[in-house]
Amino acid sequence: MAKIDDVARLAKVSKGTVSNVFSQKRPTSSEVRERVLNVSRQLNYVPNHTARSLVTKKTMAIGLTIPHGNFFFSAFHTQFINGVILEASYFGYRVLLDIIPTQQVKTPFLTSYPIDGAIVMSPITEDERINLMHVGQIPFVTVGRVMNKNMDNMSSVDNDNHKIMYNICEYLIGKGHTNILFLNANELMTVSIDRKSSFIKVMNDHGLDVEEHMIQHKPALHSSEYMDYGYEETIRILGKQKIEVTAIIADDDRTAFSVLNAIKDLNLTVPGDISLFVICGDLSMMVQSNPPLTSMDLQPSELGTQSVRLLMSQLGVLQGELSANVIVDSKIIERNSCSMNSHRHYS
Amino acid sequence: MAKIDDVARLAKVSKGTVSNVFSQKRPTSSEVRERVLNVSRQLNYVPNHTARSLVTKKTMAIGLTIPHGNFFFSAFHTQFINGVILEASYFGYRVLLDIIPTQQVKTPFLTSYPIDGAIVMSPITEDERINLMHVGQIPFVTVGRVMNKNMDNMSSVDNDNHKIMYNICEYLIGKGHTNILFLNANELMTVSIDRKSSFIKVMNDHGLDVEEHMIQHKPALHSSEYMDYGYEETIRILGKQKIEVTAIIADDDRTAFSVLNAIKDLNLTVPGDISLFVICGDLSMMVQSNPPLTSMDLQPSELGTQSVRLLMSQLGVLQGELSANVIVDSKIIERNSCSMNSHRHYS
DNA sequence: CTGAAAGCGCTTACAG
DNA sequence: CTGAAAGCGCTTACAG
Repeated sequence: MAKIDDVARLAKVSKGTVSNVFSQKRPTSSEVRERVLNVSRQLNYVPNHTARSLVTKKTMAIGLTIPHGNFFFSAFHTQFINGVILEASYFGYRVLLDIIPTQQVKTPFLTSYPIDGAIVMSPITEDERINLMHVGQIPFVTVGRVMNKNMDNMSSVDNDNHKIMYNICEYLIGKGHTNILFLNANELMTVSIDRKSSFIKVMNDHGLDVEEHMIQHKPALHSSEYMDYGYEETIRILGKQKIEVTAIIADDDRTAFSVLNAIKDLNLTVPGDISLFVICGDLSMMVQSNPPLTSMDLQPSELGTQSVRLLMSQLGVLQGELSANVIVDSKIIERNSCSMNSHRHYS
Repeated sequence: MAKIDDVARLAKVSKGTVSNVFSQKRPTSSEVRERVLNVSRQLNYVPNHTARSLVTKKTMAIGLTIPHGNFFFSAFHTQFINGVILEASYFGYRVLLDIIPTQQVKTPFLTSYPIDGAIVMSPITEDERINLMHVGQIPFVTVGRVMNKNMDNMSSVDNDNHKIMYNICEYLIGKGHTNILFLNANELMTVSIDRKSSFIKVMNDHGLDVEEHMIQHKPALHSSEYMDYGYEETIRILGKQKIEVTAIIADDDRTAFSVLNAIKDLNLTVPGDISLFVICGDLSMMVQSNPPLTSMDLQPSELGTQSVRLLMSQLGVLQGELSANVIVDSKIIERNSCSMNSHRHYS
């Protein structure tokens, strides 16, 4: 590959001038620019990314970390990533999938991270990724609330989890449901902690008790391991005391689908016998389901976009005031999986 | 951040020695190693990735390019990426999501690609990404067949598309289906070209004609644009001449789901009236569907793994003979969406 | 607007 | 096993 010296020599200018033509950091006369560009085309020259990075101290890449075990993307992750890529590329940044599985690696990554900043998805309690970013002095934003000790003032993007649970419960209670089974995310995730407490609070505000077994947590972060979780929990809890549960809130679409199958196998119907509400699901899957599932749209793509913008403002790339904690709106999309509670003895 | 000079000075060794302790390219006495490591810990030192890259000429990253427009990942992409990440990290490589949307970008990427090699997914006819890799002299492997001019001898990973169509058609014909509607991928994709010709050939081999309207192509690469394609095509073709089509082959899970809805809206059932076969679908979605869908498992995760291994052997990281064209096995997974053709007038 | 020179933080022959 | 020096390919003050 041709290098800057080759171009400089052939175009009869200095390296600095060639540099300026490409970086456009200083003006160049159109005459010189043309000459340099012609020679560059001729030699197939393009500035070496690494060499530039070394002096500018910018890699023009951001890391996207999804917790290991969770790297089997859900539709939520997928759409989030779409938002990130689109917005990052708008600013000229690339996206490094910074997912280091715990699996045994042959060569450990014993260098600095080649990124300018990071997006930390789905934080858990005492998330070690946050500590890594701190020691590496890498600017980052989190998607979701962080609970690490001694670490305040972090930028984050999130939905309003309390509002989410408030709206869902109001919606379901408004339809006469009082015994609601909540199939929550894994209990290590901060989001599950927030949603659990909000769920209990809203129910209590309506004078309703929440028995312990009415909140279940996804056993693992791994999708292959929780595939049947929704099914088994539904069979277990509804099978024991069928009539008590009249509504189920599922944390994601896969869980919802397996709940749906369990309900069918129990010879019950949705929404006739059981109302099913999905917190975060793939739009197309929700629509194609039978029945179409009522869900809370978390706007994952918008979460991705906003997290990049927040990071860019931390990196000084994006000007202007940006709140350190961006809340992305969420809203209920009614389809056909929730109906009035028909079990009279509850009303 | 501390640099190598700081460590060298404090540990009273040369920079070269510090370098060796971290790179392990030359042996160091345990005494010196300990001293260097202690100082490094104390100073929070880690070798600068960019500086190392500049001299080693390795970025330790591979690019993963998914055609723009297609960057709204399907389950196939997702599982493929999982395979790539897992295998790449095993070799100490990171994965750069090298998806440059055509959307207007503020800052163009006017430098070399900071990657050692690339994986080019879902090639289309005259794929410009292939040309880019060539001029940038970046080793790459493709996932799927490439049809660019003057470019033979490329490494690729693929399923055996002819065998896939052969097996699917045999399976369906064996169940008495002769009028099969094939909802193929976008016609620009090389895979759709291969599957189309194989489909026609196998049908002809059985003495069956394939009318032109029995092969349809996904109109766009964008998922948001083809969401309803399966539905509309099904309504259009089956609605006109209901009885003629008794089986449908859908290219992916989303298309299959929307076909399912269309069939339902036509007051027909699967597999009673219409048999539905999915070529490439998300396992969990296929299982959760109602009815569970019979599909061809393409092993996307294995495709990812193999493409990384092939790339690694090109980079000289992986020793041994590796065929330049790896074929990943595919197999039919019977579930419950295909049955014997019950329309007697065809048998 | 352009050039000459120093420097970014490492690794790598070369020598011992 | 260790050190001194050159060099990877750029950018950036500094000077003009």
